[in-house]
Amino acid sequence: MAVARESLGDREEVLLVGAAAVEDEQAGVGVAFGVAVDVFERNVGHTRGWRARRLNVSLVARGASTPARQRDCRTTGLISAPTLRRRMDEEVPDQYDPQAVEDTVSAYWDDHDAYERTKEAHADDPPFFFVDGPPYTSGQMHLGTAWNKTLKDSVIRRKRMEGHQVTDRPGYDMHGLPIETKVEQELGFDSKQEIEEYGMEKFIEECKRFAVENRENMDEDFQSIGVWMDWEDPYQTISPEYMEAAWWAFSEAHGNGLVEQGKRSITQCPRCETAIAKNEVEYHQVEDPSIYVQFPLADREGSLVAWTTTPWTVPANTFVAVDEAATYAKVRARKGGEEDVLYVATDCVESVLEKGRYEEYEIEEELSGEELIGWQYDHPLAEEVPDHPAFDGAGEVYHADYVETDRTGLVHSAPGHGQEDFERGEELGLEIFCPVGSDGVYDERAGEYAGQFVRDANDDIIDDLRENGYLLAHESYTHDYGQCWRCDTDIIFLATEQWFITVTDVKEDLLENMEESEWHPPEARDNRFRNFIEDSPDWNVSRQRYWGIPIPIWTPEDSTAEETTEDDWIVVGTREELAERADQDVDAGELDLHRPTVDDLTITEGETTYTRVPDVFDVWLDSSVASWGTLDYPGETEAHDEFWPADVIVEAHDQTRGWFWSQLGMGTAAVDQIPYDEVVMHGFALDSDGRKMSKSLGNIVTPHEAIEEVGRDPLRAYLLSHDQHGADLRFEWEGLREMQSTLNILWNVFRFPLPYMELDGYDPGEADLTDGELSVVDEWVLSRLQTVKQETEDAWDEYAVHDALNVLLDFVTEDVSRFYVKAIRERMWEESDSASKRGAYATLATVMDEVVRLLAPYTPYLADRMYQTLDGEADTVHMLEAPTPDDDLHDPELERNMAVLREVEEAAANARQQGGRKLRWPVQEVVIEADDEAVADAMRDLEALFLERVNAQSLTVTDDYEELVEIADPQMSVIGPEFGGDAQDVMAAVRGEPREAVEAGVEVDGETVELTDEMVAYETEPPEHVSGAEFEGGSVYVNTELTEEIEREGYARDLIRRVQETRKRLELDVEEEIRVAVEIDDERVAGFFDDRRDLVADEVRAAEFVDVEEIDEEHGLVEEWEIEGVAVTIGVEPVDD
RNA sequence: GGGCCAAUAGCUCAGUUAGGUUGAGCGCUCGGCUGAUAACCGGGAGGUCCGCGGUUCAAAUCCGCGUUGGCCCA
Repeated sequence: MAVARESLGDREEVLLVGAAAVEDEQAGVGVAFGVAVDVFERNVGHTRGWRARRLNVSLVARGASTPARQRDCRTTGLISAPTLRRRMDEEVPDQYDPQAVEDTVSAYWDDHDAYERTKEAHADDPPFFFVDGPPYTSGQMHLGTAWNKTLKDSVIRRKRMEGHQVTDRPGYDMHGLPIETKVEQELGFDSKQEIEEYGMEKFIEECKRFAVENRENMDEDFQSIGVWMDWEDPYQTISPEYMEAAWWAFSEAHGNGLVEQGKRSITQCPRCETAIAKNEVEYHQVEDPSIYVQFPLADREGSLVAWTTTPWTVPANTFVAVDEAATYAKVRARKGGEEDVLYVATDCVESVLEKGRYEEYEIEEELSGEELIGWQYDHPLAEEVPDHPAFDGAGEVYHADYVETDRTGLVHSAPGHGQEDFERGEELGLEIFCPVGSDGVYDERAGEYAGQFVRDANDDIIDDLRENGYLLAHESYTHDYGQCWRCDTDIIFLATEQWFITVTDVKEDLLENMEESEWHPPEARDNRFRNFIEDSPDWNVSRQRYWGIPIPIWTPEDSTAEETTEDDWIVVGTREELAERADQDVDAGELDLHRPTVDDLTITEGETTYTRVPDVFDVWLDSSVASWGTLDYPGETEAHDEFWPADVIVEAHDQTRGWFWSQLGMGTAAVDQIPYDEVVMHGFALDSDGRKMSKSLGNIVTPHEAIEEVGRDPLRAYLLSHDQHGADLRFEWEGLREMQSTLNILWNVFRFPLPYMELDGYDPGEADLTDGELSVVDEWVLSRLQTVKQETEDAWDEYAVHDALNVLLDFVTEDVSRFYVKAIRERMWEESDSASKRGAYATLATVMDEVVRLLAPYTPYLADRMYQTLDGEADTVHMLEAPTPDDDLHDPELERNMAVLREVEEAAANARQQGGRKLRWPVQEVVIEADDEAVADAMRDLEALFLERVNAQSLTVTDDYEELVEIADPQMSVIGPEFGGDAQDVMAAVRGEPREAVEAGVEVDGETVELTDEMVAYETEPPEHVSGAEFEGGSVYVNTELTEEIEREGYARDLIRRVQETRKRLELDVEEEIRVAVEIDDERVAGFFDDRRDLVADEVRAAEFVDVEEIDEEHGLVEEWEIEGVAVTIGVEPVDD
């Protein structure tokens, strides 16, 4: 035997190298060589000093492959057994250290291609089509996106384990105005003009660079929380294949007659010079003018009064709206010697006249709104705006639903601007007049105001109205007004030429298709989603911008929108089609579909040359085609035919009106189908007060911070333990730490049996429940395991991911750690091989194996770490199948009985505490008074286990505990009047006496007093030395009276405990022998100890007992203790060899 | 301003589908255990079930009106 010693800084390793001859039962005699490595590791600065750990035994005893022979090897004292697979080549530390686990496992996954192996393992399974909702590439992962991707990852992992080939292509949304504005900021641009000057192509290149850089950062972010998706090949909305998917869908929608060009009032950002989506509008308080404008009546005296906060829309005034059902007043009013006749709603008369500072007024007449309809008026800016709407039907009063009788009851309506005005104007067949360009500047038709930015023209318009005598009042008004979310410019409403998918034409189909999807939670579909579909307007898909998918419409050159119809457009569906039809020489495979490349392509058919509409798609259209875009359809058809539609999509509730909607809209328009079968709709991550995380509130918690604090697995488990069906998550640091400590309990359960298994050469990966003896707790925990599997399976079926996790964690902490492990500890300590120990090993190994597999989708690092130590047969736990319930091991009755036992045990502990008897001291008897047979049966069945757990010598189960004593409680309200001056004495004589004594008659002043039933109430109490406690289903009574036998046992146990404590303080090895000195300051107790010396010696590995003086305090320790009030001195020192 | 959702112990959440004495975990506190030990177990305290009104023998639960917060839309 050779010994090598090597110093490694603050670590010192001692290598014991030896060889042992081992008999090979099957192949005759062989020789096994082995290496046992013990590492003595000095933890610098650690109070415990030197500490022995056993490391890396996997090299040991190669050739000694059966447990029996491994045991032989061990007994030679040279080498230990190679039982535990140590693929990760790491010891199992005392404390769960998430960072260490995650680093080890990450490296392991890389080295072993764990992800690829996992996918290969399920390559032939039935398909499961998951579609990733693409995050926008404008920033980094925040807590909400981390939650989203973690949930998706857990679903993907679980579906694989359930036996599916799961698509896992992540996606990114990479086009759109947000990126354009970021790039504009980088380049210091302020308008579209500057972009044109800089060059569209270069600008688009910059946008692409920006998007790709962000994507790469986000790739890393998502991988850093253990998301196993195909990061080598994400779908990107900027790829030609993906853009083609959008073209294809749009052309299908066109084929279905659902594409339309038309004027619509849209929300326009005058700076970005494009329409922006409603959900891109943010609202902030602004101060606007508030003016009351008079519209002079053409055929009668007086004027209509209307209120507006947008004077700049007055040039485009086309009609005035009233509520036909409301009542209006004709008011004659005077101020400064002048007289006006005004029409306003009756309800508004007072306030309007006050605003106009009229001195006096009278109501001359009341009319219904209906009577006003058809009245003509003159435009109040007729001179300033010569081209004002004066066509047939303009300058007239109409009814409109949007009128409310709050300001004046009449509404200035400009269909060229306001959305409601526009819709009503269309209905009325009025021409749409909008003298404003996309940059918010008036054009020639605005007359005097031409060339001014609309909001800047407000003052001039107000002045002109005043001069014309049509300004009744002018104030200011603070209200919420929309701004562009990227550049904060106030939006304006304009009627412009846009392209639409007319989803309103297929509303019924949308609703029907919606019904085909199953939502978690279901209410989200039936309330919020349905409402939105019912109210949704046509989808404006055009944007007058650069960084987007070009709209694939070619229209006849030099013709205006009014001159063409649907039949005159060419809508191109694929790159190939474009290559075929384009006038230019184009290679479909090489073609980048972005602007400006496609802008230059023309199509000539017959005599007509067609040019492309310069717009790009609304970025919401991009992601709406993700379900086939992710499969590269229509370029590739095979995957689409196999997978489509999506089995499930997973997003937060903001996507109800986002991606959940856009996919339904596009799916219905293009193929009349909803692109997904199931939806998991989760919530938002809020701060601990339930407020949204935002820069301005300074309450942002990043996933990175959380990982620094507790690690990735605890963060993931924390996020997934909360309701995943629509509810928001309040982020709490405390809760996060709690999750870490819960996982630490699991870690403790995991590592607890390892040293014993290792000593015994037991391989948990080969656990066999039929080898060894199963006790009732083994059977119970195995049955609980079946229940847990069933419950988690049911939860997963509903995507109740959180329920499955919580059921599992409860099982681990409540059942396995707090009950099962406690119950089997002593079996683990047995030194020799036994059927009972093997049964416990097999049970715990089975439980851990399945727990680890159930947990794998949630905490992938931790699960693989444990798997590799416990089994390690497969490359990774994630390629394995999810465990399923086994009816043979399921025993619901045993579970019920054990639940009773645990209730009773808890009550017994309570009773013990009341009786002042700690668990270490046995009790003579426990009596259970059961309310029903089920409880009694359960306790009789589990008697042995119960006695062991409550440390009792006997158990009695009864339905009536006769030893209870009834104690008298004198009723003074009755005794007082009856006995007068003697009442106090009677009370004293009665109080606390048992019923028999009272009923026999009590003695007061030498006389026997008879008491009636009314005078005394009785309470039952346990007899002396017995304390009771109740549980659901009965009461438990514990007799804590001492006997000599119990005292012997109790003192011995207390001594043992303290010696063990001392051993621990000395940091002695578990197997190290000691000398023990005990001095007891009480003869009787010393006698008890003498009777139990052998027991104590055995339990603490004492080689001999010595006097306290003989303990060498250099190596040993002498301390004073107190046991049940008796002073005891205990000394311990290791036996030197 | 409108639609949808939420509010229960100091904190995180069950319980609301079908009205019948509000529960758990964490934290606090007192105790126990001690070859899982920087772990673990038990007892206890702790509640205006957001507020007001209604239906009902009975409401955390059903209805109405509010308050606060979230998402979406104006």
